[in-house]
Amino acid sequence: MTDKKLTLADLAKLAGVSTSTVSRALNDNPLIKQETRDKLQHLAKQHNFSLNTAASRLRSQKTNVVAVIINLDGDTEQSISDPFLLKVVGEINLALNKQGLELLLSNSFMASDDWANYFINSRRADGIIVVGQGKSQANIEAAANAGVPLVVWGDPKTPSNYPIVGSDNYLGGRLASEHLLAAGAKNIVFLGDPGHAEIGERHRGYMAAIAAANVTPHVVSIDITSRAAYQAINQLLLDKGLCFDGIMACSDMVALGAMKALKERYISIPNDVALVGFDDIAMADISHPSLSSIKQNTQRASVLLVEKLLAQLMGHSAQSQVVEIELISRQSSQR
Amino acid sequence: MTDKKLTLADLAKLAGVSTSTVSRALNDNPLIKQETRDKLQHLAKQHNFSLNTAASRLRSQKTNVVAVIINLDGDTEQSISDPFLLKVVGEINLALNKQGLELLLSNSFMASDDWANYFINSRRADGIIVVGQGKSQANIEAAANAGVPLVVWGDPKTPSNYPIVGSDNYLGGRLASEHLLAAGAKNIVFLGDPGHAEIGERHRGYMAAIAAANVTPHVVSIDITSRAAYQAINQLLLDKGLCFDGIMACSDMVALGAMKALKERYISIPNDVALVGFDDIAMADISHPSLSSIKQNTQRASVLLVEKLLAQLMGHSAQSQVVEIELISRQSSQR
DNA sequence: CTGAAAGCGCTAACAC
DNA sequence: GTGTTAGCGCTTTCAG
Repeated sequence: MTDKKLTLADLAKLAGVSTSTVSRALNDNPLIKQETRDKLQHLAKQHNFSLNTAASRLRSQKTNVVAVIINLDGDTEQSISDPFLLKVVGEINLALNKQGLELLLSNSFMASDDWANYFINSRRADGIIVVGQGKSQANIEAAANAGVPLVVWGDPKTPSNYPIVGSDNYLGGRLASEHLLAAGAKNIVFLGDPGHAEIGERHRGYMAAIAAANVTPHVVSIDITSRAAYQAINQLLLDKGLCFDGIMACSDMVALGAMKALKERYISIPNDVALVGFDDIAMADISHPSLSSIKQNTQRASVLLVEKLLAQLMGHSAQSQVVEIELISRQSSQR
Repeated sequence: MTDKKLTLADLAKLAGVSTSTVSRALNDNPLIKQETRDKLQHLAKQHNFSLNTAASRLRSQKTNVVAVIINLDGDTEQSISDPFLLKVVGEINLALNKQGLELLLSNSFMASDDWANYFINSRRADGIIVVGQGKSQANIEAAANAGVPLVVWGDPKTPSNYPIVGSDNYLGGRLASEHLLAAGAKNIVFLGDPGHAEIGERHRGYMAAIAAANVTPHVVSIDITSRAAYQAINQLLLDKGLCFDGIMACSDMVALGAMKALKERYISIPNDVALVGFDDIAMADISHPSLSSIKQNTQRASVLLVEKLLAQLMGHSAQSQVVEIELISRQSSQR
């Protein structure tokens, strides 16, 4: 900061052209001759000039910023450090940048409840990406009803008037359960919280597979954290002994917590109990035995989320969309 | 969005006062009578009014936005999904929000190299928090030299003209190594990349402990990922057999990768090989055996980072600062 | 304690 | 192709 801040007008004077020409040139407006554009862009670089985004946003009424809200339930221990959610945020960041958009990070605890007002009305951002449906869609719906450009990572099958991108959770739950059945499991525990939108679908898939195989379902409802899973499986073993031979966990973190409880009691994985998780986080591959999982295509989903948001920003409408999933079979379910 | 956007002037007209009064009232300026303030704030809420941040930023020349840059080396596989880095970002987010600041998320790949120009000159943000020193401090130094308010999460002992907040990595490395020695290990491998600032300090601590115990150091330099650790330990075992009885890993992810290689070969942890990691991520507690680790106080560090940035924004200077660490002893090192 | 008025730096009609 | 000009909506002196 040796020299005081240049303005567009200063630059125009330096170049001997008008401010509009400089403005257009720096925004790569094809109205301006290529040669002039190059010259002015070079000059800007040389003088370390950068458009004042505040002024440009005020004038043009758009920000090129997208608010990303990590939507956690108030009553869960699932934290903002959940590896899967953060992986999604990372991918969204990449997808946004590729479109020249910036990412304003928020979470559902800090921003006030009125997202439309806080983010859009105040011109903080042009649109919103919500990561996670949580148990209540009230905030999301309110914002969508207020006409805010909005997309959600969640369960695409939830009826909604805003686009939801996410995995086929029902299919994922079914595939995971069928995989366990194919491995010979007969008493499969579903470990997770069916009250949560995405997990509810996984649970439905589980129930379908269980019913088709004519065996008895066994749902253990827990908060979706490793710790809760560890405690729940411990308790189950204490209360009823080894009354199951398979676990379909609603996430990898939950599966890993369950695995720990099993390993501590020398219950063999996969021989005594086979396990499948969900998300395919990095740890699934690194755990021992490695954890089978349903892999969600977060990268593709992020690109779709940004595309659909962009569509809305241009006044078009966009639909919910399912992204493919894949069963990754590893040691925890192979016997 | 039923009604068209209100402006401050509209609101002033509605209330029968001037725009300056409304502006002051909404910004809680004590010049305005409490009663008037309350009335106007209530009116704003009622009409769903929100100040246009673009206009207010343009006028006041400050944004209340802080850019957080995740600073990764170009040549590492350590990804933006690294659980530790993301945990730090989450904590910073909280700390910023508590001060009424917003978080613009970036990473070193997307933003151009000239941070001063891109973030500050353009008025995208008032200051920068860099998460991770990486191997090169060139970008950071350039920004700091340009007079940008800037703080860094990294190794506080690195000489610098900007404040660095981070753990006492030297002490952490030493404590971890001494802990392994106390557990009876005599051939301790250091697993990590000493070329990286923070890890270099951990390595120095390791070397000090090793020298004091009069045993031989053994450094295995790898990219700081689980996968690289898994492969390196596998290779080492293939080449030289079980030539070590302890591993001091530069991070928990690295430690977990190493653990997998050991477990696959039925090498007992901690009896054959004792292990200590670094970071104390959630998985350390959930792995089996649970992983001993050096816990970094990320929450305290985040608060300090924000404080020091704020100090700079107010024209004061700020110093680097060390936050305390703690050895968490778990099964992987207890014998 | 409140009001009047001058801009912050840029963009986009509208001219030429 | 390029220039002139009128604001975008707010904050902040300065006056009272």
